[in-house]
Amino acid sequence: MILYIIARGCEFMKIKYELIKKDKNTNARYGILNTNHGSYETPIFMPVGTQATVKTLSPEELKEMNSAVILSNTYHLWLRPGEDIVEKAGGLHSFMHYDGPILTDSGGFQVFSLAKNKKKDIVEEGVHFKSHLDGRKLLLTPELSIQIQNKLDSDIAMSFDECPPASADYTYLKNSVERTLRWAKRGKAVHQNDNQSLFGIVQGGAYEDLRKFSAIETVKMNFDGYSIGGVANDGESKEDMYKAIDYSIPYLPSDKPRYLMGVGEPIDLLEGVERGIDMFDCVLPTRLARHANAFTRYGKINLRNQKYKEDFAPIEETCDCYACKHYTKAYIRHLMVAGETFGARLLSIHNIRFLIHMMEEIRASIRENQFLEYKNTFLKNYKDKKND
RNA sequence: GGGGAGAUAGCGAAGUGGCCAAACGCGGCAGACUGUAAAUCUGUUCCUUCGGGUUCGAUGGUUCAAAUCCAUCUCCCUCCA
Repeated sequence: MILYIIARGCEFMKIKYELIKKDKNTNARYGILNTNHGSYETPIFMPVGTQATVKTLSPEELKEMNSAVILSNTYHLWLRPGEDIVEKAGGLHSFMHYDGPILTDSGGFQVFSLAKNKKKDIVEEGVHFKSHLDGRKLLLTPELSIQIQNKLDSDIAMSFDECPPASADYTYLKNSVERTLRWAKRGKAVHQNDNQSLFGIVQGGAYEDLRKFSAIETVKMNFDGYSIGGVANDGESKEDMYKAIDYSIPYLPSDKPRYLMGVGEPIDLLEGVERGIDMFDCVLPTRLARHANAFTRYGKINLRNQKYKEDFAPIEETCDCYACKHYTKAYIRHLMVAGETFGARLLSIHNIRFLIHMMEEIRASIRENQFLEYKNTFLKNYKDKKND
């Protein structure tokens, strides 16, 4: 059963999280996230639309999948088309014709992946790096990131944090965490948009004391929500990801949403929810789609594989998505092999709907104190090499 | 009828005596992908019981050694009549 919450208009200026129910056996929690663009149940999965579009999909299609919040990106929109263009268009919602909530990432992840091998480019002021579009030298600072997000007018903005490499040692991480705290403070100081919420980001790798310190200090700044970052973007192990969550969650207030950044493998969604996460985002469903992979209850499948050549059944008989209602594996395989965009669209629809449907089931299970049963049943069916 | 050019792995195409089981591209097969520099990247692609075996239009020859040189044949393209 899906509980639909009617949007409450514009009475909210910032987002507001209501904790409705906490699971008896785990830290999993069910709540409502009230935004200026509607109210939504959590835990939630947020599809990624980096360049003001969830690749290959229209806003109407996202709605049909019961998608709520989507992500967009400060870095990309800053470089192209430029935040002033988006502002002139009336903000990101108007520009991209999406009337649901939008969260913008700060650009931290992009900038650090561009500056990855040059630590000297990360300075107190911000990060020096080269544009991936034309190579020109740029400087992104905590203030600039927030100012750009103000203009984009997303519902939720993210603080500009440092995404340290997975190989970073304790000393590096300690300095990095402290710098991220200073950056969070600087960004918050220039945040001007009363209709936009601002999240702080907890860092600290897989070190308990660093996560604790980062969480406590970030919470002191009183953000509208808290993210756990640095867990899934540089080859970090799952163990470290789970540790990072476990070490952070105890210090985050229960009346604010908790967002685990960049995580979207079904198994990780379950592990995250169990530990008390409310929000997830990930490029995986759309990227895997473009690479011909589909999520199923039994694990990922690669639709390019020859064995689907004459498979005239849908990806999943039980799936309610547009792709599964109307198309066969053989047809989608043909489209992917032929390089037709429609194949990537159908798989994106399926994969996003798969994760959103999974979150619907997770929410229902939490409400019924059945989360662990749900998780165990799911894992029993879902075969993943990385989980064996 | 006369002149010229050519035949290489599924396809296209390098290679013109040994380092060639044969570059490269395409196609095929598989893998990776977690706050999207990603409709991308990686591996593999004659057979094999992994020792080896059989290949470069066909046959015969030269040589220690031939996809590479010689002879004949077959097929294909092209120009002139």
